Amino acid sequence: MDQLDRKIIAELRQNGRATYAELGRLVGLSASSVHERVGKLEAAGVITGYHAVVDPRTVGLGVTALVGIQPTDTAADEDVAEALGSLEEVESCYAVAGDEAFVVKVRVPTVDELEHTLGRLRRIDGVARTQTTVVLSTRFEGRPNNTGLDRGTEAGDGGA
Amino acid sequence: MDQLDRKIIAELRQNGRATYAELGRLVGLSASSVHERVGKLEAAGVITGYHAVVDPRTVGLGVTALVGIQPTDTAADEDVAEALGSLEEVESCYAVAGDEAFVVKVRVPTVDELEHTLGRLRRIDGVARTQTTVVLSTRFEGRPNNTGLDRGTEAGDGGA
DNA sequence: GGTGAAAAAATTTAGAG
DNA sequence: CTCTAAATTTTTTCACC
Repeated sequence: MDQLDRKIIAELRQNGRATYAELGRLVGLSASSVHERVGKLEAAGVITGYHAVVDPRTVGLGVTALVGIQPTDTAADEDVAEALGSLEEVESCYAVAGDEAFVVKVRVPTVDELEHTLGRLRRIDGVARTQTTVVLSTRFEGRPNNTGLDRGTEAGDGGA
Repeated sequence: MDQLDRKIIAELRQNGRATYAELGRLVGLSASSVHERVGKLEAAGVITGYHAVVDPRTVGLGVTALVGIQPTDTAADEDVAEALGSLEEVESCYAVAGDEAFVVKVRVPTVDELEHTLGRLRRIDGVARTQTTVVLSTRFEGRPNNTGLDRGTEAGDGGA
């Protein structure tokens, strides 16, 4: 993974549909070289996928909540995690430090549906308690934060 | 937004680099029709972007934390939200119900850097307290959860 | 690693039902 | 809104450095 890879990745994070030709112009390589590099990055698990991002509201998912999952003393985290993953309304799942074992993000159409989902979460074997924080608004989400991905080429001074 | 749009969206959420030709085959339209539909979905703000997803660890972002932001009594939420957005390590920001005004997800290279970031968060004007939950592992994240996007086509009979 | 060329495929625009 | 057709661009392979 060199600077060129990093630049390619940075661009693909912003524009997942950038063409190899565009990327090549950006980094100064031929389209075929970029093609090969991207293939290797995918194979190496650096790039794990490409996704269109949809405004959840436009698609009938107006209600978001963050739910802390407190397991029973005897529960196996792996089993709980797997059960959480089996619920489609659970969009993300993090194992965390603190008195909750997991924090999950759920996305549902209505508060009614949220209630049902919380019921399902509580019925998971090994789940003792849930603690729910309702999201009132998503200010921003999944922003491509800088990681050194797009630094380095212009280390000396601010870009542009 | 009809069934065809929903099917196109569902596919693009899974594979953001699907070609219009592929999508056309999937839904039974020509590539140019799909092209036009997707353009309209983008213009309407339904599809907000396309992004490559990168394994954060491979890119020097090994530490994730969820941070609750408790504002001072007099703070204007908008100002706080804007300040949160100005920090690049803040990847997502949710306004929430409960005694915290916001929950943010931060991603940084090291725990050292997390300490610095928390300092920056606390120094934001209008921020009274932060409460940090360190993420031990991300089980899954940003999963395309089902929304009715890919339902419906097969309600009465097979879509194919 | 990289290139450039060539064939296949896809994108994109335009015109028309 | 959909299509087909045509021009452009990209993808993908391959021989070669």
